[in-house]
Amino acid sequence: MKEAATAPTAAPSSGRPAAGSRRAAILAAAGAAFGERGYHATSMRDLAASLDLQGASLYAHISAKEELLLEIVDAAADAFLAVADGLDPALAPRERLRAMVGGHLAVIAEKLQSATVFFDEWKHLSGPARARVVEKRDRYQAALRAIVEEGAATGAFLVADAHLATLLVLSTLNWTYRWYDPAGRLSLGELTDGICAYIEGALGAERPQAEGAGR
Amino acid sequence: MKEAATAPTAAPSSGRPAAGSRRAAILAAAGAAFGERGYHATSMRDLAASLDLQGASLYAHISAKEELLLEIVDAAADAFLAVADGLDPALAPRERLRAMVGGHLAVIAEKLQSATVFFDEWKHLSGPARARVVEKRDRYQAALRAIVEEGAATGAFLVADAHLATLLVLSTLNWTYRWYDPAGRLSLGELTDGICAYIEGALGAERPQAEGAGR
DNA sequence: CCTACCGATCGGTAGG
DNA sequence: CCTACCGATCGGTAGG
Repeated sequence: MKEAATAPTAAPSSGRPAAGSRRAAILAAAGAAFGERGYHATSMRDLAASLDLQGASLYAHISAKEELLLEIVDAAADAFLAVADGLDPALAPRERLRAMVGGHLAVIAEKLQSATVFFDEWKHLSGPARARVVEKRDRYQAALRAIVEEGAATGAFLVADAHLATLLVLSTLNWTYRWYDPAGRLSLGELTDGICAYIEGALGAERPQAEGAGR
Repeated sequence: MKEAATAPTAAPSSGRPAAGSRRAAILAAAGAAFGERGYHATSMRDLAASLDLQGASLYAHISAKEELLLEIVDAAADAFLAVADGLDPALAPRERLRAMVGGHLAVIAEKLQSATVFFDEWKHLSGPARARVVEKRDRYQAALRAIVEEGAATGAFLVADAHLATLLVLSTLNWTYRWYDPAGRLSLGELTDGICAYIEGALGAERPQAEGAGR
């Protein structure tokens, strides 16, 4: 999701930043700090200092530290869910899987810090906030499972246990945030192709050879 | 009756717990607490309370909170390394991979809390302790990579990029601590078989069919 | 292993 | 967005 393009027209030189822009900056700084050092290892004063503010000044824009965590985690959960919800149901399982893998990796690559907070810090959310996030994660998993099961039913995939296969595909995908490096040897596209090939092999999808039947 | 009954009489040395047993109990409680709530979210008083002690009493057995974290993380790292070091170099790549996968999953299953702390809390170690753990993790990765590369060389595996394949196998394995349930539907053995099949497929190992050459 | 206590720091509020 | 400040809690020490 793009930021409201900081228009080169008017406004900026008048000094007054856009309404929510300070808040957005706080969220961005929190995402970076929580992702790198962890939620509880980041104090509100640490966070404020990274924005050249006093600790107490943050509370002009937010109401509590956990509010920051919740917004970061929730936005990441929504980004993943948007991938699942955007799948074309008309596609065959293999192509739908490929779209989901590509979308998943794109979220991790483009929102690496938020994704890290999502995966590692969600457990520090309390009560209802946490439950809501778990529910979104479960919906995402269900979407992947539907693909795996359809592929198993049509013979596109050879899986003995769709539930286990789903967990393993998620495992393959989820851990990538721990080693993905935007400046790495492989581009995101190359990485995505390699991961798709790995997962398709794991699911027993026939290797892309010249098979007679077309689609 | 048992708790405050610190016998006013001279305590019989027969009732005295073994030298390091209190320390071991503290480590076990720390592993559980750090794994469930996280290192920084667990206070020394929380930890002490779970052992029916006062916070300050812990320091009769340890010198600092981080010492607990280091010992837990280091022991888990050593458990993983023991798997890599225990591999029979005479085995073929596929069998060596199978042994490593089985050993990896056994560590996670048998030391689930320690493994969780290892994966999620190691980043809170400072300086040299952290560097030592990273080095062990890298040695483990190198051991897996050697298997993948040998398999690629002999044709046992069909992988285009051994480094990427290594990272993906590790991803598949590492995330399991997030969903492994000792009371789950599948036994550890069934899980291991399923994960081996998944990874072998992913690496393009020929499916176990009746091929001429036997063993 | 306890009581008593330390300085530091935490998240957050009051009031401009 | 600042200064000033709050009560709570932190990791850890002293001394028995």
